Amino acid sequence: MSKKSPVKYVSLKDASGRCNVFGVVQFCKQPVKTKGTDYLMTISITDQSLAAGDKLVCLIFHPSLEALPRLTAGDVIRFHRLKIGTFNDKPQGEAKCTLGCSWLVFGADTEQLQSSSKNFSCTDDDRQKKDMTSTCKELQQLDSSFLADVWFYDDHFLTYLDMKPAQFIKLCNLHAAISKDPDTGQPFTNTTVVELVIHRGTSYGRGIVFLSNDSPEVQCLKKRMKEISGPESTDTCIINGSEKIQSCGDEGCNRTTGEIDTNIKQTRPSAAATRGQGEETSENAPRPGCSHWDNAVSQSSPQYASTDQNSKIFNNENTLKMNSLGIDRIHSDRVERKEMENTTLRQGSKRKPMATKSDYEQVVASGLTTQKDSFCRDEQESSEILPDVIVISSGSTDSEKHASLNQSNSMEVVMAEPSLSEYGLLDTCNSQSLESDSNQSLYNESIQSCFSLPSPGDVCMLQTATGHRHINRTSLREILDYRVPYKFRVLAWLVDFYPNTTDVYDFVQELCPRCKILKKIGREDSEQKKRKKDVRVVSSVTSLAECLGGDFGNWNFEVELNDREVKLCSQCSTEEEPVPVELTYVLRMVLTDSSNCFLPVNLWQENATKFFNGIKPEKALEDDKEFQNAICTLQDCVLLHPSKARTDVRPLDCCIFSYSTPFGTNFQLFDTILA
DNA sequence: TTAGGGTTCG
Repeated sequence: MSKKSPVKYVSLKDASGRCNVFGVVQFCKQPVKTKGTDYLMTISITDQSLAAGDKLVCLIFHPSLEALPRLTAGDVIRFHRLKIGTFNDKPQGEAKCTLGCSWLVFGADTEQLQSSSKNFSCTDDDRQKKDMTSTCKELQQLDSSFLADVWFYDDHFLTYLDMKPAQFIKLCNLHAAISKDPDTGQPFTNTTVVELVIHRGTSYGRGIVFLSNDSPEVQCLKKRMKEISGPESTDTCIINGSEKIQSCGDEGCNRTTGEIDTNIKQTRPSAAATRGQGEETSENAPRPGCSHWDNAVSQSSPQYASTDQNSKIFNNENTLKMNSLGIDRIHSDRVERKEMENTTLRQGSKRKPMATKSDYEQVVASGLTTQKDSFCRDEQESSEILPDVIVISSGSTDSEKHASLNQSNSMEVVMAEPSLSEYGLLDTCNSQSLESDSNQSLYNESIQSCFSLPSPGDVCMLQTATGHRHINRTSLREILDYRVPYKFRVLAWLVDFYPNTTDVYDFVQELCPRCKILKKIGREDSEQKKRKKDVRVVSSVTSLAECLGGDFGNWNFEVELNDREVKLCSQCSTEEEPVPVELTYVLRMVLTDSSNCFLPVNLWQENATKFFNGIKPEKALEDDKEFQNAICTLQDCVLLHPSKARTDVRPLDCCIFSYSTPFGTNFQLFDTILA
């Protein structure tokens, strides 16, 4: 009797005609009764030969429902004599016992095999199974080495609010896609970011399901996690693949709430993206699921996500409150990267002296138009705060900076960390009520809550940074320590803003784009201009000189340009080149976050217009209805208002860039919209 | 024969 030749298997990539294959079950649909004689089960399988996400769809037919395999994702299935056809120009497997096809299932969680026939061989298949399951495991390990953010939209956000730390959930129809640059529509070139999204609605079974700890799915998941993590899994958890933190034992954890571990090791680039490399153990640090996890991760030093070409990272933010993983900052390509000469800001907040109460009041009150002279200090005072900062846009040339200096168009920026009591006096408009006993407890509560991590409900932001969702957030404290210039994304609360009025004329000023002179405009001036009839009509800026002929005596001459009044800068305009001034919003905000820092940020020109939902200052002056709505929204975001419960105030998801000036570092908001 | 992992895109 001749020995049976071994069964030859082909990879799924090479599967064609009738062949024998192994595959890891990726998806399986419940069997359905066809209009014909059979039941149909649709599955997709994959193996190492296929790229991530690729699969072979297989249809398993059988007249008996019970005779179909019971599959779950992760099982390994072996097909003999699988017929490979095509459907929609894609290969498709067809398994019909009537055509001689047979299948054998190796369950991921059971040693018991399922087979379409009573007589089946398994000797060689065992090795194949081993290979397959190890491949499957490898894939699982790859995925498990990251903590990933998940974005919940619309109705799913309400479900998200009910989530509790350490709760097991099932995300149905989670959409994974490579994030694309909203400007170009193309994937980011420096860093490939996968975003995980539960889109709105419930089509395709989309949703979040809460699982009980003793449910079979959770038991299975725990078992898999244990397998993947190895024998250490009982007392360690993997953070970003580079850190292992000793468990606090969850239920048996003896750490007290609020106890903060600051020893979590900071890992510089590449390590964060290198799985299983350079593990660091932090004694006593909690693990996810423990009530102390949030505090611990919020206070830990950041890791830096790899920005190597083609490296793959998952975005980590506050969505699941595990934002310890990485800071991936946007490098400013508009501003030359250089170290700041004046290192006051970068010396770290601990080395900076506290600001005084009056300092801080003036930070808020000074505004962008504060003249240098009006806020000068003697030498002793100056040594305790940062020097004056002149407002220069990042695109300014040296000569422009010089011109700006000569115009004394300076402003005051104080980078400070006031104590709580000092902080309490920030709200100058409500100083009386702040001092009252009835409001004190609420006020103190607000103070305390602003130094803790946001609760899930709080991370729903009314304001959102646009187009930079893939950028991990940075704390304000870290911003102060980082080199200049740089861009950051932050989650912060609005402490106050200036001007603290609702009058659009307080927000809009004339700005010369050349010398950066800002000039307030009065309501009366504006109305007078409207009535002014003695204007000349020209068609473009370049034709202004021509229009004006030899009359250069008054460069503040106002002309009408495309039905709009134009005013020329008297300092910068020349015969050859008139420089019209432009209208801009000018405002300043003071932000704070859980890192216990306060950061004044400025806003003007296009960034300010964008912030106000694209309402141009010209339009706001004409009809300020929309602008008033925006200001109301802004007022609603002010953190420290005694009349507000903490939950009323939403943080701002905003983008900030830093830049050097001759006197220090300044910050501006960009790509942030007041929603 | 039957029916057929594809869609959401903030």
